[in-house]
Amino acid sequence: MANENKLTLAGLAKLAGVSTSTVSRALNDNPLIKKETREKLQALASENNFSLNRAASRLRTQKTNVVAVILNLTDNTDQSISDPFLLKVVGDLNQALNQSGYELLLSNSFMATQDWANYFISSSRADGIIVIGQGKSTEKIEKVAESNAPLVVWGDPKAHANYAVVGSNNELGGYLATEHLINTGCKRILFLGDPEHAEMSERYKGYGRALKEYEINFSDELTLACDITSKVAYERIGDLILEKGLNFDGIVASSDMVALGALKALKERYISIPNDVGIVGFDDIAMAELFHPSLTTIKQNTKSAAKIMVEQLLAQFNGEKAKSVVMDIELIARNSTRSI
Amino acid sequence: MANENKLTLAGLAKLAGVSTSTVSRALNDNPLIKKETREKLQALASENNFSLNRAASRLRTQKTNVVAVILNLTDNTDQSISDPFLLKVVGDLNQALNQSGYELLLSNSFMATQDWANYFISSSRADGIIVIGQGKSTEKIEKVAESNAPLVVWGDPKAHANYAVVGSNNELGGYLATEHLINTGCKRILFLGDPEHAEMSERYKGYGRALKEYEINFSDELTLACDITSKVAYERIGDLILEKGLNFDGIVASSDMVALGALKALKERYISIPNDVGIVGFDDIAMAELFHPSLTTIKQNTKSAAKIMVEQLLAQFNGEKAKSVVMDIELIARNSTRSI
DNA sequence: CACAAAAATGCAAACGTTTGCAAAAACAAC
DNA sequence: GTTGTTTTTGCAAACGTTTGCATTTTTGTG
Repeated sequence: MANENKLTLAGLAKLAGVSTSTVSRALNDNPLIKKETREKLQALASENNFSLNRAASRLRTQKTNVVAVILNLTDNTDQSISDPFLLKVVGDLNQALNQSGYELLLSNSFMATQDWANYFISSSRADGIIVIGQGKSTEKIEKVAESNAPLVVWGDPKAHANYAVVGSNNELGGYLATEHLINTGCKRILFLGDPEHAEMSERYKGYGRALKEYEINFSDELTLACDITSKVAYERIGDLILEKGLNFDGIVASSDMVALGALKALKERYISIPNDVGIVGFDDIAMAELFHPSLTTIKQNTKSAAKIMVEQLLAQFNGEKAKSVVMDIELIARNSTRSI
Repeated sequence: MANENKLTLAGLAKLAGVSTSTVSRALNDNPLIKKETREKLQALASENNFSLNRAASRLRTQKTNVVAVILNLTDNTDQSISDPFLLKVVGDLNQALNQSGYELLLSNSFMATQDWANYFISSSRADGIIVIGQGKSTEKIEKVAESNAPLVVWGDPKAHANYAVVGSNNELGGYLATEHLINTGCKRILFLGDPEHAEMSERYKGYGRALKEYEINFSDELTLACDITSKVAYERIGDLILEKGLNFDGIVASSDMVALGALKALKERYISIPNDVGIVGFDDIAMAELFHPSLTTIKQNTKSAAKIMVEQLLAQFNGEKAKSVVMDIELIARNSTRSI
């Protein structure tokens, strides 16, 4: 290690012949300091490769300028952690946070098993927490909320929670997906997803509503509970066809990855998509249009979602109460469904 | 905010009727403190939801127990940031770091534009830096290395660098991919990737070596420079066929995502895979076996790579010099190539 | 029981910032 | 040149830990 004698604020002050207060203020662009002095000191700092010790300033200011982002994974499989949708959200959050001067401490529900608020906030590792995904159980999240730690959750905003949830209009998404299949001639539409999962259950509701409105009989055997991974979807669809034959002509998938799994299972059996079976995904991951056939899907706008989540978190830093926000979604029609 | 009067070490000490030194040592499991006392104090701490203020301990110990992970993206497109391979690496790193008691501060080359060593290390935001991807230019990385900051890079370990690089045997990977295509009867094999990119150029070398060893003529027009995104690959393949017709019967793709793009371009033209064209990818992302046809690919073992990267970083914390490490790779034969 | 050795605890000084308040310097008005 | 006002700087006390050293308590031994 080269840093035997790291330059400190005091050292820089001595170098410049002023007090530490002046340097501190100058580097923080405090207008109390004359503009020329400020600029001179800033120049001096960068000449000497000086940067403020964050541990010290965090201790002094009681603010970290760090936000903990927790991937709330439902299971610990490789599949589930490699959903590109997650990385997209994390990336967009990173950008939004940086733009507001915060950094991103990454964690996930398998690493941080303990009391999140305590671990991240009380310890002043971070100023706030963003949880990605409500998963099936929301206990840990609720515990954070009870502790009054600044918190925003990506999930289903309709689930009435005592914390701020930002997320897509999942019910509408499920509805639009189902409606689209109906409009393109599907009669027996399978819902493929986990109805116990917060967001998925809303999509499932939308699915149910569309069926009802279009007067299509709901049938229990057309609900296929399935984890949010491609592999599981692939297996479930395979099993279903083996057991009951091809008893459906449309699939509402709870995510693009799930749709991908289903797609493969069908293609292997030479079932034509979209002619024999239409498929609608959810998320619009970058890859969706690169599937073959390209995937009709419900697009979630992660970029603006990230921006809003950060806004809501910052609001809490200022003592305001954060609100849940419903993001608009949009159906992107591609080639995995027949054209209208 | 609920924390008007946060409990501090001193408070806890008073509560327990001992000195702060004792509590501090007890909570850090220091054997100087009698075992019973230690356990009693630990119990008291968790009863009172106490956790140590990390800002303070970082300041005092001059150690953050944080590692900055920088995604060194080549371009700022949505595509490039959503490569599932990246998330896999980040996830595995997160796990490996946590197991060694470190946390992961996430950043990327577009956010952290400045001097990385200065920004992360001197400021004591982190103890070390892991860079994922060498990209096309390595200036920023070299600057970190010169500053002697603890650093490990995921990239091509054969590129002789003045810093530790952990990565796959890319040359061998390129060789094996090409050899496999040759063995399954391909005569005109296209290399699809960016030969200027550190890792890809090694794969390209391996491609060249295989051609030579099997006495197949190398042809310039069978090298298709292409960014590491599906979309670009898709377009490039489309253009190529449009211009010159189907003048190849095998593709060595520089990543699975690139392979996916190529796959789509070919399928849209009803070119049969693997019969007309065989494709080999690189990475073995979770999705590879879910493509249709499932993708033959070169598997990179990210889990053990992550473990090794962390080991090498920790070695530097102890003043040791880190070494570059070459990871074994493995060809996974699936259905995008003919069987041997 | 005395004494030395070992084990357990406490004292107090850092670590490097920020910031309320006081002081000094610069300026303005007469 | 004095006074009052405004602008600019400096002093010194925190922030909450950790840790070398000193001190106290316990244990062991003759």
